[in-house]
Amino acid sequence: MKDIKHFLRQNSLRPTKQRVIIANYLFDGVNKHVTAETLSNKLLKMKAGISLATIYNTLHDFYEKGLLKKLMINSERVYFDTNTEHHHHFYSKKDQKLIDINVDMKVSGLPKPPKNKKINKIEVLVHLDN
Amino acid sequence: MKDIKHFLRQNSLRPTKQRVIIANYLFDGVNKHVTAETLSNKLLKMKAGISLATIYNTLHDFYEKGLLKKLMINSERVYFDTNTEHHHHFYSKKDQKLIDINVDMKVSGLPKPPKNKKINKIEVLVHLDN
DNA sequence: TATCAGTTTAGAACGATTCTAATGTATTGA
DNA sequence: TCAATACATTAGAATCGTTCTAAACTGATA
Repeated sequence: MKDIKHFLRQNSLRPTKQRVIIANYLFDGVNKHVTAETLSNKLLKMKAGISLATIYNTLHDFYEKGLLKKLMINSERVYFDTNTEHHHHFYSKKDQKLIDINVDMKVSGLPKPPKNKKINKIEVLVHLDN
Repeated sequence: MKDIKHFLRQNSLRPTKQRVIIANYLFDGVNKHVTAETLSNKLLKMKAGISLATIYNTLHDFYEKGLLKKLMINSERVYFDTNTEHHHHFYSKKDQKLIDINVDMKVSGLPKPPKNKKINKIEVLVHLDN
């Protein structure tokens, strides 16, 4: 709690009740992939009465401060990842679940980027069958 | 025209006026990335009065028949790719533009997939800076 | 502790997409 | 060829994730 408030302040975020609850959940040491919906469900179970608007605001605020990564997994909703290190994912469409790939992978055979463009990062998504 | 009608029939799609126009544009030999919106704009310029509903229906029908690939690029809209071969992409967020990577790339260092899961396909997205 | 900038909220608005149900059209088979 | 019918198209309504609005609230500051 104390440290979460610190943590929020360090990131220029006012440690409001709602942000503290959400940050405590998201940054508990276990990496997570959440959407506004899954986070809302989790918070409902915790009986934290936090409005959807605040959930969206907070995810966005945390993202702006670099505390969350935005993932482009599907076109139906936005996924946020508490693991902000560069890493890759397994994705099971069937389970609608993402799994971190934390080992180093190398991509070889990459062509030159188009004129005047620079490669920012390489993202590998490994689709699972079942 | 004749061949497009054939092509549609071969894929169990009734060659209606609208489908012929859209297929002629999409499958003209040049690979394309389209969204319902970009396709609609293109059709407007061609003065083809095709309703948005039909554009969505047609993209979906073509996708169902395997004539288009769905891309998961961002969460704001759905991208369809006329290149249905397995390939990768450069993506410029700034330009909202995708560029095919048609050379063979290899990903090494991939960990084993989770228990009981099989790798379906590996997708590499190379983000460009500018 | 009063002030005030920043935050939360319910509900409205928005934008991409899907649905509905009425109208239109390609196919079929007599 | 033409009628019947199964499939397509369409405008507009509905849906759903997300963002916006503007009023009420609260943490920080002096």
